[in-house]
Amino acid sequence: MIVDERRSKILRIAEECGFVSLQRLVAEIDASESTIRRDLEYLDTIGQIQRTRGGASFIGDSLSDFDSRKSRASLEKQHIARRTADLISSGETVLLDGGTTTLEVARYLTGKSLQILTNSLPIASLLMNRPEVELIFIGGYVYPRTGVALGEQAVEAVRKMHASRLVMSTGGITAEGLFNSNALLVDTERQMIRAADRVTLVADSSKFGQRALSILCPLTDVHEIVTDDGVSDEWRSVMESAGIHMEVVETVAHAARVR
Amino acid sequence: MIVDERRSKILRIAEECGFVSLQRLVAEIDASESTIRRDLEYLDTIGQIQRTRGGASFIGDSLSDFDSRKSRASLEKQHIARRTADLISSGETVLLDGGTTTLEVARYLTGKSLQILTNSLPIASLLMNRPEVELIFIGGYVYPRTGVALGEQAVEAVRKMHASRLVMSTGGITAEGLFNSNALLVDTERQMIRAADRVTLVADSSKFGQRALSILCPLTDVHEIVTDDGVSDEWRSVMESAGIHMEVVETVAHAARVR
DNA sequence: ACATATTTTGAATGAACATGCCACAATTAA
DNA sequence: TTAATTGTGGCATGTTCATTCAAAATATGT
Repeated sequence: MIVDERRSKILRIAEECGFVSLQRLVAEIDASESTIRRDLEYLDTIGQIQRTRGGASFIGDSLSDFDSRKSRASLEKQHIARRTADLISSGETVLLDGGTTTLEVARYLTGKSLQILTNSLPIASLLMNRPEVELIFIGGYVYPRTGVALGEQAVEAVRKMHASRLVMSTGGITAEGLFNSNALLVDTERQMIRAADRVTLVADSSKFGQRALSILCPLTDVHEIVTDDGVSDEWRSVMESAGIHMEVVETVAHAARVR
Repeated sequence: MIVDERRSKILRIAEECGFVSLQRLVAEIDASESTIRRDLEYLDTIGQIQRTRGGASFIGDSLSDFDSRKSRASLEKQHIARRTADLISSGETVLLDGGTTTLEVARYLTGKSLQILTNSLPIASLLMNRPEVELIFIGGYVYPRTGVALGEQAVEAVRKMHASRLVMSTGGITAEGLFNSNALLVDTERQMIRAADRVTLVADSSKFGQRALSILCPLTDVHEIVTDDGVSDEWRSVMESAGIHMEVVETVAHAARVR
């Protein structure tokens, strides 16, 4: 067998699971153990694989890694996030609330020079290394799991801030207004609403009609809602009659086009 | 089974709940108890878990894959960090400065119920999911790359805080005091020193004799220094005559024992 | 085509490493 | 205290590794 042919075969096998044992390669390839060893050594020096005892692990975007990266947020949330990011233009000062959807928004904010204010640790970690964004973190008591800073300190910090836009998420929306389950969270978000000129709500269609423990704000505080096309026409007209601009992204069409 | 495969399996299991008993690992993995013990010992030396009696707790980063886990911070820093963590007892309120060594300290703070105040995004992200620590983040302008919050907001936030201990790093130490290169950083750290009852400095031995742009504080502000045994006797006596307790960890002996 | 270098390959060797087992020390619980 | 659990170190055994060497394949020069 040709040398390169054998080596690319090794790479193919290694790529499958991200790791191969030397024994498996010997079994699958018609060459002696010594030869495979030498091949592995070579592939290691040119950086294609990483040699380990008893085998080698594949370097680069292996399939399993790629899959796990893809499955982060639901498709709707990603579409909503992308549209929301499109609404934001360079030079803005954006207040970013915590939440999975807002985190997605942060992902899509590439290439725009922005000033970002946030109380979400995951968002801050994500934007930390982007030179084009000036990041200001809102400190406070960090709520476990979600990683958002809340409490009096956070409220105080927000009080001294001003932003051109707030991108926030919510627990539920009804005609009465927005809801959220956590009292501390509500306090912080209320202050955020006061600090921003324009309030953009990101919420997938399942949130409409949902209530939660504490009411956050009336609908009149919200300027626009970005949601997916699962939202009913009734809710749409309720929102629009409250003076809210509805930005609806098509998820089914998008999904069909992607596959 | 291949060595690395088994070890990464152990890490996966450990990561799930933050802690695994040795017995559970023996039950779930097809290897003898001795082997698992040795694996735990290895994973402990590379700083991914912390060995405890009857099991181990996970202290690595959740994101990285096994190969990149092998090389993290230098061994000296890990030893310094471990010793520093040992100095901290349950119930304390600890102010944690930014920096690679302090990040390592945070990793080793397992099982202690603490209140942690920090301005470092990496540290906060690490401690976010630890239910036993109450985390308070110090907000402000997030300095790129390092991910520490600085500026007037940070200084203001620290001014209102009080901690039983500050664990801080530095750019350099001479008889004149501590140095750091960044003016913003110095402002924040000065305020941190004021806010804490006891100042613990973590610094590997290469920092002694180093100067940097701005002086941070005199030696009298520091209560104890944790460093490695590369520090010369001269520096040691200089520090001790300034009333500083020197905590010196042995790195060479440790390293020799591992190999 | 032939003889001669060069490279590649496969097998063999001892060293290094990993493993499982056991005895015994240390620690914890009763 | 005793009993039970967990940790430590030694040792025999099996694997894996790096090195070496000769045979085979390939390339090169005449």
